[in-house]
Amino acid sequence: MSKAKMKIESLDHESRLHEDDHHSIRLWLRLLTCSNLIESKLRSRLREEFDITLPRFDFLAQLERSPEGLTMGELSKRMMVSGGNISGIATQLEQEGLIHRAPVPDNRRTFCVQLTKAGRSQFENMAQRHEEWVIEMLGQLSATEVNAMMTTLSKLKAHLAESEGH
Amino acid sequence: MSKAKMKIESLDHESRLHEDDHHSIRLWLRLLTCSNLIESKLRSRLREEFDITLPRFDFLAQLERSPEGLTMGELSKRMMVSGGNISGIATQLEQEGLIHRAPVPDNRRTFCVQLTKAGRSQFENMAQRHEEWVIEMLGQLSATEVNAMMTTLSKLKAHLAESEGH
DNA sequence: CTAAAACATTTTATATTTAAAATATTATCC
DNA sequence: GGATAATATTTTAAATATAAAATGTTTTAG
Repeated sequence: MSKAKMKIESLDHESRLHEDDHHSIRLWLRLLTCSNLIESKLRSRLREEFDITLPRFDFLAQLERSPEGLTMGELSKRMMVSGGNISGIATQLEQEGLIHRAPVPDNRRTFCVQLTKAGRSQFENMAQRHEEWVIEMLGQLSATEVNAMMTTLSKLKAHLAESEGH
Repeated sequence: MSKAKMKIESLDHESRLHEDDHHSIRLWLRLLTCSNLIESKLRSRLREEFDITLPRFDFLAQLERSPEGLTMGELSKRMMVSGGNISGIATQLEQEGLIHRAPVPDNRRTFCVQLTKAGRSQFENMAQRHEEWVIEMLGQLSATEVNAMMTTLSKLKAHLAESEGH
C-alpha cells in the first residue's frame, strides 16, 4: 500500500509523507515537461534547417564523440533506444554513405560503426547549430544553477543506474 | 559562427565561453538521460504490472487530474503530442470503456473527454503503484535539492515557453 | 447576410518505436 | 568436446508519432 494512501494515524508524519510524494511527482512532471520542450524544439529545427530527424542526428553525434567506433549494442545503450531501432537507422545512414559498418576480427557477431568522411563533415555543420540552439535554451541559467542541477542530476542518475532492472 | 568555434583572440574569454557552451550541452544531455531512464522504467513497469502502455496511462492521468473533463485539443497540448495521436488513443480507450466523449452544448466542434467509472477505478490502481515508483526513483533527493531543482526548472520552462515558435 | 478565415477534430500516409521472435556467434559447464 | 546458456544483431508485428489533408463548425469582415 502506498505511503500516500495509508490510514492517517500520526497526522503530521503522514501528511508530511503525503506532501513529499507530491513533490516527487511534481518534480518528475516538470523534468519531463522541460525535457520534452527542449527535445521537440531541437527536433523541429533539425528538420527545418537540415532535413534530418533527431534520432539520426543523435546517432551521428554518438559516433563523432567516439572516433574509434562503436558497436551497435553500445550505440543502443548510449542512445537508450532498442537495438532494433539502431539497426534500422544504421541501414539508412550506411546507404547514404554517412557511416561505415566494419566487421570486428575477433567477434563475428559485432560490427564496428564509424563515421565516414562525408558523415563527419556533414555532422559538423549541424553540430554547430545544434550547440547554439542548446545554449540559447539553457544559457540563461546561472553558473550556480547549472552546477547545482548537474550535481543533483548526477546523484539521480547514479541512483537510477544502481537500481537497474528492479 | 558558434561562439565555441570562433577564432581565439582573447584566450581566457573565449575559453570560458567555450566551457559555458559545454556546460549547457552537458546539462542538456544529463537532463535527457535522467528523463529517459525514468520514463523507460515507468514504461516497462506499467507494461509488466498492468499491461498498459505509457501514452495510454498518461492519457488517463490527465483526465484524472481534470474531473470536469478535457477537450481533445487540451489533451494534445498537455501531453505534448499531435492531435492525430490523441484521436487514435481516445478511440481505443473509448472502445474499452475507460473514457467517454461527450459533445459540448455550445460548440459542436469540440468533445469533452472524461474518465468513466471503470476508467477511474482502473486508473486508481495503477496511479498508486506509479506514484510509488516515482518516489522510489526521486525520493532520495533532499527537500533542498528538490526545491532548488523545481525553481530552476520553472525558470527554464518559462524561458522555453516564452520563446515559443522561434 | 455571405464569403473567407480560423478553429477542433479526424483521417491518411509515412516514419519511428518498442518488445519479442529469429538468426547467428561465442562462452560456459559438466 | 558438446549441449546449453549467453551475447549481438536483425527482423517482425503492434503501437505510437508526426505532418498534412479532409471534414465540419464557428467567427470575422465587409
